[in-house]
Amino acid sequence: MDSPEGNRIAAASTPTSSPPVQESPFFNYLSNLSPIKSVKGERFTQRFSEANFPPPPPVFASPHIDLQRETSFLKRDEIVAVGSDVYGHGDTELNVELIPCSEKEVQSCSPSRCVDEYLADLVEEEDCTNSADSSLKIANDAPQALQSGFTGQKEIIKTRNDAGGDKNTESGPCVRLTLSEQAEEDHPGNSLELAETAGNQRDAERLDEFPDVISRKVNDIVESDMYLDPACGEQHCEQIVAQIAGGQQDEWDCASKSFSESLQIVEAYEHCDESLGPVPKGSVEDAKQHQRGTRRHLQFEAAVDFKITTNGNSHSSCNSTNNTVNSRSPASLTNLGRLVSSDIGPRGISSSQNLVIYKQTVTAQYETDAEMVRSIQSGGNSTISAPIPSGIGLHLNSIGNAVSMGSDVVASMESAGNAGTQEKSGIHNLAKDSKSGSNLASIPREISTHVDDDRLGSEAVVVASSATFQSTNSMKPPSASLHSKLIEQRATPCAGRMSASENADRIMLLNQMSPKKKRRRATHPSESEGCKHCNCKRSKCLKLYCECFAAGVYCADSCACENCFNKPEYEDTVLDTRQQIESRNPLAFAPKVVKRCTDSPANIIMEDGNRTTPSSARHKRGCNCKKSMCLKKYCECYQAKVGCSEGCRCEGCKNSFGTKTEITYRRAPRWEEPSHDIMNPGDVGTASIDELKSQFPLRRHFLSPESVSFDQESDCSKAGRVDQFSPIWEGITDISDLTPLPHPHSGAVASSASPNLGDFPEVAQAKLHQGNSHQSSAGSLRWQSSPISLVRQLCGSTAPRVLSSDSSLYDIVKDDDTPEMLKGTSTPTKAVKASSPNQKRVSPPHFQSQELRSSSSLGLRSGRKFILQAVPSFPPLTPYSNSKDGINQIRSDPKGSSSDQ
DNA sequence: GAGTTTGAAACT
DNA sequence: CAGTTTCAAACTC
Repeated sequence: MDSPEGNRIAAASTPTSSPPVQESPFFNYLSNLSPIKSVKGERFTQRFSEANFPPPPPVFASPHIDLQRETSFLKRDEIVAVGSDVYGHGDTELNVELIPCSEKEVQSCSPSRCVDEYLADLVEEEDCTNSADSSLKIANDAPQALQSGFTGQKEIIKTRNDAGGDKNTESGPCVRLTLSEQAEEDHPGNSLELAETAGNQRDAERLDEFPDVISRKVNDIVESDMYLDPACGEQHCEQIVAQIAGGQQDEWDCASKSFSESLQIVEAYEHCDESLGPVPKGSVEDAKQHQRGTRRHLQFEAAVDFKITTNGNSHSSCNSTNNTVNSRSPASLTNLGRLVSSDIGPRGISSSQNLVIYKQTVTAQYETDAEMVRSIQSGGNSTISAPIPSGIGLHLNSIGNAVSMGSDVVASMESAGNAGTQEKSGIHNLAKDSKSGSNLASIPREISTHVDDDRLGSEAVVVASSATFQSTNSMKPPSASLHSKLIEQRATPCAGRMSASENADRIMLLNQMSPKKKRRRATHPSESEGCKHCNCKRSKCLKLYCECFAAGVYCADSCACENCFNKPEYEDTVLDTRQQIESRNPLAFAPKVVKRCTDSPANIIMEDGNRTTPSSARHKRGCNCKKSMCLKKYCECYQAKVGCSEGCRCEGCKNSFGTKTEITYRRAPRWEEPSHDIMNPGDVGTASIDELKSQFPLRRHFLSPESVSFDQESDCSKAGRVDQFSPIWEGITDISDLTPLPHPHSGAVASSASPNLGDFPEVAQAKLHQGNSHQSSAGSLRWQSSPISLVRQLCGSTAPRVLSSDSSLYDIVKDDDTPEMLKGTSTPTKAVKASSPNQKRVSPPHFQSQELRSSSSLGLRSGRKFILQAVPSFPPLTPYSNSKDGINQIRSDPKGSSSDQ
């Protein structure tokens, strides 16, 4: 501990900042320890040191960490300036109290990283590529500085120090405290790792002196293996990252030593470890990685998507490998450099990026993901991904967290939630960072100003922080009740996760936030995307009555709900509830409307040519309208802009998008054929042909990740027969359309899905390597994520964990019905029950169950296999239901899987 | 903005 | 499985 701190301090002092530190004995000691301190290394070291300092409860999980990371980055600058002072725990605490805002910023920032981490983790689990990505990410963080030049890093550090000097007194310390606390809580073990890394950091410091060397290494790694061979690249990346990070951290963190940094470092390690494999860390890291992996899987979806989009957008060069790769290692050389810089000297660069992101998000809150990506690109790198987490804030995220750590997820969730509150602080931090880091400083300021100016700004910030719209949800400024809730939460175990400072910050933020924003959805574009702006009064937003909850998204500030528990803070509750609901109806969270391939015959059929705009889509269960004649939004079909189908039990249907009679006629014949192809008649049994058809098509879609995300049509064309309903597919498209998630980033949102997506893209990319799986980006939605997960599974990668988060993937699967099959591969009945809320549709899963089961090993027979794979994946993720088993159990239990079995 | 209508979700 | 209740969105005024 001491040594690291000392190193940090020394580094900080050496570089520029923290003259006081130099004077301090610590400084001397540190200087002795590490003559050369690179900013890069500092981070990690500091983090570690921080972790070491307070060994609080390991409650927190990645989310906080992520936030912290970013914050730590920001803080680093500050910390650097603060230097030795930071070490004083009491000081840090005080600071924290003083400046809760920083935490917010941190959180906001963290999300991106979290996303990255998640991605990395997921990747690791799934594939080496993931690790590579993570490494890349890390690299991205650091590389920028490296590429820019050591000078650049140093400059950044200096700037940070300078800025930090200003900031340190204010937010820096506070942030540190929170971060450190969280880090400690979340990663007690990490502290050790951090300590180890700190040693590396020292080495890294040397690297600082030789930034060129580092940059070269990074580039080499990236070029050589990172992209191509994730596995190989992972280790290298890890090492490199560790070195770089260590060096940077030394410089950066030495001064700061903030706990937050330690957290960040931990995260970085995690990333590195996950992706690359923890160099210094031991089994602990592995365990963490696993957990994180699960978590990340959840968040992954969003993160991955986000990353993918970002990477793809940001880095044409990086694109070469794959989107997934890019996400991980955006890294074309330049990208790598960026990444490295970000990782190594994340604060500077990352902060800048984050700032940029925030700005964009704030200004263009809802601007497309592409914008986000751009901003990220412009800003820097993956770190920007932070916003994604917000999206991740979705239940899916929570799920992932729950699975992995629960705490981590919660932390992320909280962070997301906090982000809202923290927005300002986060912004400030960002601004600070930006100052230190780059030109971006002005940007952050702008953001902060925006935020300050408007509460909306806070919201926007939240959104931005979340990057995903969902994030906004999580962030949603709770009403007064919410504030109270938050407070309560703090008191609650979840609160334990969060540092007191964070809680306070949250509270403050919440207070700041307008409690009720609105009722109707979509006041903000982001809302439309992710947040549904529910207005629940009695359901606590823990029932399907709540649109947000049903969509797998955390309620946002914009929501006018009361006694809302659909918040990151209550991840556990949300997850539990979700599981319960899913147990009752596996498809409960599946998209209600599945798009059909427009091209597909079904679509054609559906439409009379009139309104079938989405002709291809249909409602999973079908509506049950009695009085609205399916001409009002009361009708889910109409609301989804899809024609009624056989599954509908509506009376007097006049759905302008297609009446069920028409649809049924047309569809039935066509579907039958496809259904036969795909399914076993027996399986189909209960399910209507249409249903089955719809389900299968989706599966197919899943097969090709790309198709999943975007190629509905292609899929349809492929599925052709099936197309009508490939629920999955539809779900995806629908989700994008219907759900708020549409934005790629939102993938985060879809938190639930996002993680999956992340996984998926990675997997797909890595394995399939398709390279781009922007789809995932496109699929930012949670649901998409699920498809992604499916894809992953298909790829053979592990999907399960992600799914466990279940919500997204699980839902998707459900939608398809295939999931049920998959889940219950053994228990189609379950699927049926679950799927058939209306009683009409659900059975489909049965038919495939056999195939799926058999195919599960494979991959695929088209979609089915994928589905099966995907199904299992879900269970693992969800803490409650153990991956496969859990899902199966859930499904079977509620639905009496016994029927089949 | 308040009240009513509607249909899904939840419950029995 | 069916019926009822609860709930929140959609709608109307």
